[in-house]
Amino acid sequence: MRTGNITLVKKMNKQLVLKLIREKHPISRADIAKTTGLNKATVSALVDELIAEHFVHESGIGESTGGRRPLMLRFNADAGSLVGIELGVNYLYAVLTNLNAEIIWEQRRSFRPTEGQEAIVGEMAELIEAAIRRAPATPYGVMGIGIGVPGVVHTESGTVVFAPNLRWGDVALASALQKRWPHHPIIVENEAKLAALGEKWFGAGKEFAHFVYISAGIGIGAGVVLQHQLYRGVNGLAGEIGHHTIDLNGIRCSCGNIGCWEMYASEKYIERRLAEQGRSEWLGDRFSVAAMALAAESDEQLARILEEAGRYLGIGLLQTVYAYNPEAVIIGGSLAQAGEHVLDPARQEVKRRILVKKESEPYIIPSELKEKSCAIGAAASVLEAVVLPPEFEPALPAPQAKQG
Amino acid sequence: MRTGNITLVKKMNKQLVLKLIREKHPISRADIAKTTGLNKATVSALVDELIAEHFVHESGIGESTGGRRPLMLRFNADAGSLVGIELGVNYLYAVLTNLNAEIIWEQRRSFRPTEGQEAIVGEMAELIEAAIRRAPATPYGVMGIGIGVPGVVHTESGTVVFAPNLRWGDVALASALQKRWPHHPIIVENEAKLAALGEKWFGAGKEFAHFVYISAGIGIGAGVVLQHQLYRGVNGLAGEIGHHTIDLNGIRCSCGNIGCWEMYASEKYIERRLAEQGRSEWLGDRFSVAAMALAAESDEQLARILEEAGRYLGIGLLQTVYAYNPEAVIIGGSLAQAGEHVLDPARQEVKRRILVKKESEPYIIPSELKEKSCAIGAAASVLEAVVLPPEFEPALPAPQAKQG
DNA sequence: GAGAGTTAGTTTAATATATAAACTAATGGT
DNA sequence: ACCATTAGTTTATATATTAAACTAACTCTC
Repeated sequence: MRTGNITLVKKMNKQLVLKLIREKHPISRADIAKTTGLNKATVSALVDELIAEHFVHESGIGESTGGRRPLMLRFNADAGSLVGIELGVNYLYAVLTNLNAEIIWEQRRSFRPTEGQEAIVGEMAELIEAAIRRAPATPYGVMGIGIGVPGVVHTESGTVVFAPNLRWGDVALASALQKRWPHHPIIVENEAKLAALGEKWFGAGKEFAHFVYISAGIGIGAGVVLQHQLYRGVNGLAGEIGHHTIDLNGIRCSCGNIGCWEMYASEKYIERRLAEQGRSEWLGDRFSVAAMALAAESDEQLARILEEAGRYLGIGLLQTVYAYNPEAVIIGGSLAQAGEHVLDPARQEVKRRILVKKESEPYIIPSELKEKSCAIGAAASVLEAVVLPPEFEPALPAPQAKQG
Repeated sequence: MRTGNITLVKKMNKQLVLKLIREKHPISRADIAKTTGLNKATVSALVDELIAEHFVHESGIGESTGGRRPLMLRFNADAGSLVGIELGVNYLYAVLTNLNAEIIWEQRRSFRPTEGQEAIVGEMAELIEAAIRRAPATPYGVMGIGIGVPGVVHTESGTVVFAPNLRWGDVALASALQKRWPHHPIIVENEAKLAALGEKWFGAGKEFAHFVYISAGIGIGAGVVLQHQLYRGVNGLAGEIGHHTIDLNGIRCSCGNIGCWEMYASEKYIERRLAEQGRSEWLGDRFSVAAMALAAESDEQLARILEEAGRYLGIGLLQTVYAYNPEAVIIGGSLAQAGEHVLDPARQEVKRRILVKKESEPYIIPSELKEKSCAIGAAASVLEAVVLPPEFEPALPAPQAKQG
């Protein structure tokens, strides 16, 4: 039960000030007081503490607006480092970043999809080891390790509950790694959810309170951000909307169900259509949505396939609108490499089918962090867990009473 | 921007104490201190204020547990009254309740679906007038008026944006009524969303932090409660999941789209099947899901139709699980009158198709408030807006760091 | 049935924090 | 040179929670 007490108030205000500095720096104490409504004295006290904690530093003197010149404050992105790992179906991608998610070091490794679970965890540990070795000397050092996996995760225990494409079930990933790094916070989370966090903190989601990140690659996953917070549901299943049925009498999905969205708006669909149309030169090792998008400029058949996938994408996006009614939908994953070839038909399909007029249509925009969304999001999850918790976001607005 | 200050802390704690008393009464000051963690002195001070405000009263002396006997506290449901209105497609239903949603007075009126918008609003005003006249003498009197409408609503302005079955578009309902009752808060909200609020406060949703209320009647609407709060999305479109496409090549829906869920798991489906199978004796004025459910006990064909609708209901519920991953789904609306005839096949369908094992399956349970969900929810919306705002609910849990 | 121990609730003093107002510092404009 | 203005600090005050001491009322046991 969250009881209020005076230290809670201080925590809230300190977080508020730190977030404002991070977003609006360089900014003066006086500006912070004005925009937050906090008293100047309060702001000064909080800023002094943040400076002592190395999260903020004074960066020089700003321009006068008719009086004394302000001391400008900046977020200290070099207070510590973050490690982010993306576990793909056949690769590992690791980044080491500062607190602005600026990449200091990165490495990508492939593995055979047939490799065993222990071997993969071992390779992941090596990457983490390598990342930590590269970490620069900072006040806090490496503040934690975030790991994105393509499956359903139990975050409290850091367990991968079910990752069909890896053929993993109930793998206690965090525990395994925690043995080696007992003093580092380790976060294990679904790949799309972390990518959503990445876009929220450092990408296309910065401006939105409610948005959905769609990871359209081999399958479709989603990360749902509501009221500036990642929404997981009771078991972390929220956002598994790739398995929404869109065609009752359609194609069987690997999940056992029939007509799942991800059979129509993912790589799987494109591959199927390429095969059907005898375009096997694009299949296997040579499969690349990015290359297809280029070739589609002068290849009507390829353009058509991408457009179809885009239409199907739009049909599913409509459901996203009805379910979450977000301000924006951010499209990531390999399908996003096709750019407007899929985004434009998707937008048209939403516009054509939507129940109520324009204002309800979300912005449908491409990911900004591209193939780095997940790894950067993994790093961001550490930032959020350790430095900038979202717990004091204002609550959802209650049903409004109109009153005279 | 929500800045913390000392009065905020007090508000939070006072709300917490009031909510606890409401839920757990009779309860002593000492118990409140124990369960909330607040200091006994703090609790006493807050309770004294709540008593002075008539929201709480001492209800006598409890049993000793080995020492001084406690003074028991109770929520004072008679501090004021609430008016709740349900606007149906061809009827109006009004309730006057106390703060426990106990009905003091109620009235139901039918109108021709052809009646004009002004006439309907006029009838609604008459009902409100009648309700207010019946309100007992209480400290606060009638605390506000809640109105549920079958359509999309802009709550800030109290405008009905789009109500297809009423053929309303952009009706400034709150403003119209506000002229007559300038000093009463008036809340206009979607019918399913209010019903969800009703179940949350007084029905099957009491125990759940995350649940979805499904209103399956002529069409399908939903009210989504996440983290104890109604989720509306940016334009109040969140929960319009009746228009999720489940059959790409299916039947055209009144919304213009094809294969919407509500064409398969609502009255519309049952009527279509009855017609197809030549069972027109159940159509028109004699249509009644409740009566059909009774007859289905000895009529295989009717039982089959209900079962089919239940299966389709389940297919859509699966999407609800993937979208929101709630603890429970509460089924209301006329379809719920068929009870286990539809709920059981719906549960089976979810179980059969779901991606990950048991724990992710929500409870699928019938509404407790039945046909009163919406009107009671409308009353509850006033309670929530005026007396017990949800704004201090603890934030969603952030991605958890497992740490040594 | 008296006293010890226990639980309920109040009073009092201490503490933490935000705020308002007064103050110092620094600057631009006239 | 001086005044008005803006930035930031210091000081005094108000509000709320808390811990601890206290009063009240009860049960249990010998």
